[in-house]
Amino acid sequence: MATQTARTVRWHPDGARRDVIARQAARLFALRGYHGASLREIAATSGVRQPTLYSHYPSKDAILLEVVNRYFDALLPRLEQASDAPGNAAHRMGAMLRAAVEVGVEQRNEFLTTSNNWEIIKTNPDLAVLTDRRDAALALWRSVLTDGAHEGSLRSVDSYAVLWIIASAVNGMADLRYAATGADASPPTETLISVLVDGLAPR
Amino acid sequence: MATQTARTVRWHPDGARRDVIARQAARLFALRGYHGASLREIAATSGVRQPTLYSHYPSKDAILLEVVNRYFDALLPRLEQASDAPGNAAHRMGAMLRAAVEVGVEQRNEFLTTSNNWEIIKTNPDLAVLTDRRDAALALWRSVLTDGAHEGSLRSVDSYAVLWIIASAVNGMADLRYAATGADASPPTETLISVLVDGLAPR
DNA sequence: GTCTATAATAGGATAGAC
DNA sequence: GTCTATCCTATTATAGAC
Repeated sequence: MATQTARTVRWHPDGARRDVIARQAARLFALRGYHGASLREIAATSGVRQPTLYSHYPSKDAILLEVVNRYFDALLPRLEQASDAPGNAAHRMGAMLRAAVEVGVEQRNEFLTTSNNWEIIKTNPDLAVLTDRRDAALALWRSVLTDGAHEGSLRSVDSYAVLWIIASAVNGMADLRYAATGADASPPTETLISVLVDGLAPR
Repeated sequence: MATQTARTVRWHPDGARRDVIARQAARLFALRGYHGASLREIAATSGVRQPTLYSHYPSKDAILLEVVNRYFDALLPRLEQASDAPGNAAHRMGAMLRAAVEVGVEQRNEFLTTSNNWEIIKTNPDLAVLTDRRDAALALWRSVLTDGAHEGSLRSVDSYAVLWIIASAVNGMADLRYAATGADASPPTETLISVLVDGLAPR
């Protein structure tokens, strides 16, 4: 009757299994690093045997590509929207900080996979597209920082220096390694934004 | 004539080979992560064959222990000294920030090995001593932050929140992943200290 | 202390039945 | 799409000669 087996349709409508694999891979890549996370463990936590992964992705690299693409899929529209917010550049920078941290927290595993395995990503030719997506995000940041320096709402320091500080701060908010043991694991996002906006104001 | 072979004494006075191994291991652990750095590569860049590592360390874990201990050996005295600096708590916090970043940059590989592999360290009972050493550093930070809140030289926000921001900022200064490609790889330490001291001043 | 040889295991990937 | 079985390689670690 149906042209595809009922079993396949009932269990995995529109690639749900593929999605589960990507989410478990993100969790394990973030927790143990790309090399520390085995396909066997990714498969086990996804409810399949290890060779079944190859019915959904052609290689371990391809799973990493999917995870990192999911992060940029979430980040780039939010960052673009924030960079178009009303107000001066200092205010827009605050909006971008909030957006970047929110995405980093919402997609924590995908973000930490991206950040913590960047050395692998940037040296793998199959993943070169990801460097382009990161560069798109960096261009938005650079734009708001130079705007702020010109209009006087932000300190006139080397924008590479400020970018370094911002990138590491955003990373820090998403990474629970900096959370106190046993304490609240929600990052001090508003404190950070306030500290950076105040600290980067003209002196 | 001699009670030990001349060959041994001439080639490795006071454990030079052991030191080279620890330094190369730190470099590779920082670059590729603990799981991504193989003993073969550590041995090759140290000028020996892989089984020779076992004449200097009993296991891969033990090499990690040595690397992370070297970081805390460098950090803790410098951090204690800075926390005793003259001036108010805001000033002492600035001195501690400078000390922590300087040590993180001077011992970059040892520091990144520590930070990036903390999940491994904290779940390995053989490495539990390292958690104690980290806690010693945290106590110094907490002390200066509560002093600052009491005397009014620092914002009265949750010290865990400020600690989170400080820890990730120090980490960021040492990690070249945040440096712009091709640009100056020396971190904007003084800008960061200024941004954090200004940004954490009472509002 | 260093080497060669090798054990023992774990990892990514493929073949082929269902 | 999923499974079992298996290949091939890389990895940590040990044995024993020098």
